[in-house]
Amino acid sequence: MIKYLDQTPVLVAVDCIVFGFDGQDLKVLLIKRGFESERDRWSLMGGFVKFDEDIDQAANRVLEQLTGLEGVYLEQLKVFGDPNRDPTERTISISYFALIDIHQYEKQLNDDYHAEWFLIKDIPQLIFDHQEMLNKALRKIRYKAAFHPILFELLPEKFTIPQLQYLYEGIYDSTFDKRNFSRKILSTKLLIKQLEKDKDSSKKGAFYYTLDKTRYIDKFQAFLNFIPNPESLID
Amino acid sequence: MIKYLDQTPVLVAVDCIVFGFDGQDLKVLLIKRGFESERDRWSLMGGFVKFDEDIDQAANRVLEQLTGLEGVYLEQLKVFGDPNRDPTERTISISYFALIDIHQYEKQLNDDYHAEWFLIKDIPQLIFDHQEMLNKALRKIRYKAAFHPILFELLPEKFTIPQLQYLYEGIYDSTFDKRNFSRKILSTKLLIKQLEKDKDSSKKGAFYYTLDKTRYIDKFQAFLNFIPNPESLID
DNA sequence: CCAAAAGTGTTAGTAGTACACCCATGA
DNA sequence: TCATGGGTGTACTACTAACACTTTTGG
Repeated sequence: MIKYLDQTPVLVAVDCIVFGFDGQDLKVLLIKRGFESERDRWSLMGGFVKFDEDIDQAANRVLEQLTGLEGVYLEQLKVFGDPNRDPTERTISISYFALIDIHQYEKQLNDDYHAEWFLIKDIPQLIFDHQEMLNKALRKIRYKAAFHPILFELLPEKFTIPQLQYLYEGIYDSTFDKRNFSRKILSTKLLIKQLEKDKDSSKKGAFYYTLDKTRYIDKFQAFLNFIPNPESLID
Repeated sequence: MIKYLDQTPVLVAVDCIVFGFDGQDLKVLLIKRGFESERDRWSLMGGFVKFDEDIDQAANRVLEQLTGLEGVYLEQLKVFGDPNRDPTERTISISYFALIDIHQYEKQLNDDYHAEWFLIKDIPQLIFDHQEMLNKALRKIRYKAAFHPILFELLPEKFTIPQLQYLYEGIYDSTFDKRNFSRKILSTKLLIKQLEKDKDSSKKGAFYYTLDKTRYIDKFQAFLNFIPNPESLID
């Protein structure tokens, strides 16, 4: 068996940036690192790729081991490969971002895994280049959500249009006209109106909608420009 | 010094997909692999990341060593990490794509480096998962070029609007109305009209234009939707 | 003088934006 | 009954798409 001689192997890690939306704010999930070096400092969900493991698999496994999350939206973001990014040992890291419905997992995450949600404006000091990864992920989400319906991944199965609008406004740190917003969203034909109303946030109540999964998959690439100036987005 | 114990390091490679446009067709640069295994089979420009080297650096170095290309547009694409992708040894590969002006390098590439240009429709059998990388890079270019002026990287410093249109038509395998195309392009204010004309492709001659570099940088994120249905694009 | 490609303007339709009032209900 | 948030329609503007003729000039 031929081998590549004279090549130095390096450690390969994956780091997952997990986003959630609590109905008010976009949040990021962090844990206290469980091993040396930098044990007990705040960190993204990270781990090493095993010898016999595909990279996407590794990301899913690490995420599951550290948070119990399975089958969530997970997308490869970028490789971070500065030779000095981890002073312990040369390690390159392949970053992924995940979008989840925060309420579906909130309790499990806190009780079983001691993971904690942080406001974007309120992130503690992170290890290595994790803050840079987070920034990159945020920009990517803003970019992608302008053309693809990924933000639905952050919402529960049933949601109202005002909730959805609130989410978009949070992501783009801006406000939209509710008449235009609702027309735009409904014109995608991606939403199915339910009979039931959410009465929590108003007296009149807002109708629940669910995602039309079939159309969601079909139309994933075809979505509307939600933001006034897509120019400002950086991939 | 703490080290990460019990973690298996793997080899990390970079592979560069180099695109060029000859005025007629989009082409891809390939070389015959210079080492075992798979020596002498057609391959993308690949090499291993050195122990002390940043990933982007590695991609630039490998590209330069194999083709002499320096300072060209080079963007990270995706990590390919199937454990069996390279049967020789577990290697993950970080793919990059480059866009260059084919004529500026054509001679050098053939004479000094024995690299060859291939039509997209006419790619020979490639090693490992290089065909998959190429497909991914093509989709990415189509996606990105719909919103960002990256295709100018494929043209010489001076080019005509019909040339540019021909390029876009090639990339999107479709045709555009020349009146609308020219209006759209000129409305970006990215082009500076020259006094000189290109008389090669017509008797009347077409005016040369150059890119306004300052505006190009400023407007890189703000470009027009060139294709009729961006839906069809997959990131 | 004619073939071949360059260059240019107008109109109609569509999509986006701005804007204000009524509705339902719990307290 | 009133305060709160939900829901809807219309007019204007801007962009996009469709379309045809004139210009230049080398052979």
